[in-house]
Amino acid sequence: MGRPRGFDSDEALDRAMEVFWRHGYEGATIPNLTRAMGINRPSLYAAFGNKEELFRKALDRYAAGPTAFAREALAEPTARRVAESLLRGAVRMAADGRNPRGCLLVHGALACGEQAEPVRRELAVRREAGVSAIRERFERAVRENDLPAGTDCAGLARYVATVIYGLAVQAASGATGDELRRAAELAMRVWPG
Amino acid sequence: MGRPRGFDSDEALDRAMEVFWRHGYEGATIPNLTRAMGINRPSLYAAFGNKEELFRKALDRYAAGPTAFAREALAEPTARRVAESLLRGAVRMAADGRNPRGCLLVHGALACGEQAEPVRRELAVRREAGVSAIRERFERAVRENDLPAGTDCAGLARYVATVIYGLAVQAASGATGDELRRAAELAMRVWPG
DNA sequence: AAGGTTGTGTACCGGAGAGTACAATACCGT
DNA sequence: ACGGTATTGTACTCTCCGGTACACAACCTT
Repeated sequence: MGRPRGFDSDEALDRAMEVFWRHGYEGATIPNLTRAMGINRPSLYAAFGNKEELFRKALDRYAAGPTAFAREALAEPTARRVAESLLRGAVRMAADGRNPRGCLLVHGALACGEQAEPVRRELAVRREAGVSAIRERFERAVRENDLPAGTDCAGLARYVATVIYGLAVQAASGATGDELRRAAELAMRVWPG
Repeated sequence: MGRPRGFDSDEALDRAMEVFWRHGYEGATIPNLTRAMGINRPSLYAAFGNKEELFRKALDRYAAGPTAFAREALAEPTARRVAESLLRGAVRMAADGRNPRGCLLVHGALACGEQAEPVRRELAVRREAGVSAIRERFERAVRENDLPAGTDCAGLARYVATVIYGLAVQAASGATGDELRRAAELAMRVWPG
């Protein structure tokens, strides 16, 4: 009961995600957010708590939306195809004109003031979780004799993540989709075998 | 004539550089800066103009100091050694405990609010200048028959820069020096020949 | 139709940020 | 020693940020 909400919560969250993506956590102001979300201040606080909670919810939405390709990529049958899918997906997302350039996990708060420190740490944790997921997938590949025994799975996962996040930085510098694609293609030449 | 300055300008700039490096342009506050520089507000403005000018001067100092290795790397005799030196230098800098983690050109302002937009653009320009310098070095290598004719120098340069900046992100996530080193070593396996 | 409940709009608060006025201070040249 | 000059320290301004109080509006239940 009570007055019903005048906006769709998920749509508003998508808009918020985009603002954070484009301006980073600190660079995104509440007026920025409310304008993009089409709601006013008290509605934002009532629906999402505060700026930091809103950001975390936007992160979850980011994981479920623009970076859903990563989960699919990890399900590919071979390690090589996992890596290819990850890089291809990263390039496609970075080059997609509908999104802000780059990756929210990188642009959100690489460096920040004291206040945003919890957010920075959260992003670091999420990035590291990605590296771990890739490493575990490669370890499975070793067990399946898809990758040679003795492969440095941690190193390989770190390398793949390095290229992915590096591509996000390049996208932020204004590199074209084609340039990113060529760099990603080169990156795959590392592949053993 | 007049009262002499009570601090060394270059030393103060080094401290400012470190603060910007650690907290980014927006995250670094004037009180942060003055405290680290050991001077007070009006001295900062008198000596360096304003926050943005101070940042640009810190960038110049960054180019001359912590990233001086890049210039030396470009002077290596072969393209392969150029790439190796660049990656090795990037890892060494990122892992050096005396510095903040990562790279000022990346951490300074990947994404930001409206006010800092000129700074973000400046950083993007400087990063792209680095890519161009690497590309030109590789093009020279092709002319010298050091790299095979028809080599995609732009792609190769983009790739090397991608790895370097990706390493900066990894460092910000807390990756150890050893992890970075292994990733960089893998990255060199791309090398033709 | 009336009351309770929840969202909305305006207008506000405390605090922190960048930048500056002004008086006091320390040095130089004479 | 003394006056001119540039730096320093304190205290201030102005703006904008995140967050909230409070009155009003819209809906559901009975």
